[in-house]
Amino acid sequence: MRNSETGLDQGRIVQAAVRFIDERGLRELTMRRLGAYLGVEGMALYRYLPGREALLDAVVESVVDELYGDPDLGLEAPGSWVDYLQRLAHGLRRIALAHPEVFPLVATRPPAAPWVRPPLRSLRGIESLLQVMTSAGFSDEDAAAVYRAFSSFLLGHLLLEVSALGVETGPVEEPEVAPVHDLNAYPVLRRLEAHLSQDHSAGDFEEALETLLDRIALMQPARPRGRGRTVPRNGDQ
Amino acid sequence: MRNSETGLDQGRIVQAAVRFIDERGLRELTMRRLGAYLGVEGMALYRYLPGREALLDAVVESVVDELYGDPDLGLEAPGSWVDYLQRLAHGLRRIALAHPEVFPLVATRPPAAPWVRPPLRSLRGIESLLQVMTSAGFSDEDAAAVYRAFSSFLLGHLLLEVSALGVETGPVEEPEVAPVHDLNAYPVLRRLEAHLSQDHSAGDFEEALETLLDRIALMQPARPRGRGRTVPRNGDQ
DNA sequence: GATCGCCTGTTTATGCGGTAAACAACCGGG
DNA sequence: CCCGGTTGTTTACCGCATAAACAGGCGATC
Repeated sequence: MRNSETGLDQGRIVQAAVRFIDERGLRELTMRRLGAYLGVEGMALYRYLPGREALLDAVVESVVDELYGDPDLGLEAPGSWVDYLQRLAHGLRRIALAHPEVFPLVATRPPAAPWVRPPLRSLRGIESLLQVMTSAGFSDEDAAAVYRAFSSFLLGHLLLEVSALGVETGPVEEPEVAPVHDLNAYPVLRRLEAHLSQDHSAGDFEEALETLLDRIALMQPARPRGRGRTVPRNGDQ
Repeated sequence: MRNSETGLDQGRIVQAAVRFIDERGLRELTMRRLGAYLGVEGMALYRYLPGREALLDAVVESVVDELYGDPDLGLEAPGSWVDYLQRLAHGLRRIALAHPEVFPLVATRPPAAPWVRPPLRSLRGIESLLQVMTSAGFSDEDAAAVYRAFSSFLLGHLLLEVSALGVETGPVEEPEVAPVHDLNAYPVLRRLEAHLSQDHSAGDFEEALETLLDRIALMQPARPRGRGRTVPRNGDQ
């Protein structure tokens, strides 16, 4: 088959969609435009995808899967659960920052397993986290609680960080005559403008992550010797 | 003016939009449909709003403002900062749960003050939080940090909780032949299904909130009336 | 090698959505 | 009684998602 360079193909389309969103923003993405972006006629995409929604789902999945496809991350052979969660958090953060326009979709799209609460996509990811936690000696209940706490932590931080990013890079297309917003009505806000506009995301993220990990460590019953948090750093493998 | 019962009016429209979204979901909201919902002809809405985006902005603002309009909440006369943050968190949670379909908009819409990082809407809310924290003796920097931590906490928790809600209430319109998703490929997930699908949101929220508040309390240098290093180092300004 | 059917992308067509512009009905004041 | 303005309606346009009919080419079969 001559798919090597010329032909379409679901993977190619989804990849193009991700690049398209990264470059021109989610709201610019249109079946026709994505078609044009691929040198093809819009309707052609329907040969490979049932519709726009499916495309977006595939985009989310593709982006999330960057996590597990990346061998550098070593998610497949984590040292300890702390190590695992740290890699996971940093990995997802890297992805979120790499695709700020895509990331909100992850939080918005209806989940693959509706009964999982909180429902995120990527069953693979959930499975793997639960696997790691229970193997580390956490009870089923605690593992589920960790999943919940961890997802909500990541979602909150990354969504906010990404939304700030989107503002920096900015809607290029909006001149916005009056962003002056009557700041004088909000004195404290104005006084703290300098502090508030400063970007602490990386540090804040790190700190909150550490706090969460400490909190998780507290629930561990101490099954496989003390390999919980007390061990300062490094991973054994 | 006979606006009392018959006529349109921006407030009426926005309120209707909120109810509409609550009842039929965000994706169902259309200018024409909202018009019909109001017994009017779609285009009529443009007399009161510049366009759809503006409508959504107004919807977000309206919903967030429920917080500050509610005297029961006592946000205007809080006891202590802890008290304030608790009321704020619970109030926002109540709103989020009351309008699960609207809430994601709050997180998604471009912010009113782009330079505030993380950027939420409702300058009034930000101002008020900062006001409370600095009055309680927190440094400007710490107040800003509290704002950041608090927003990200709320955003994460509430988005997830609300998204779970949306799933329960469920897309009524989707038969979805095969939600069976090859669960057998994910053994741990399957084993923990019971734990994961259990709804711990209220408890989790409470617990995480308490943890956050404790963490914030740690950074407080001194009580407002107490002396000591209320001004640790500062300098500029 | 000629024929046939499928795989791929294209064309055409439908209905809906946002929104601009022209329009009509109604109102209260001269 | 007329008149300009306010409010809602009609008409119109264009872009979108998507269904359906279509065309060209390629590989398999005879």
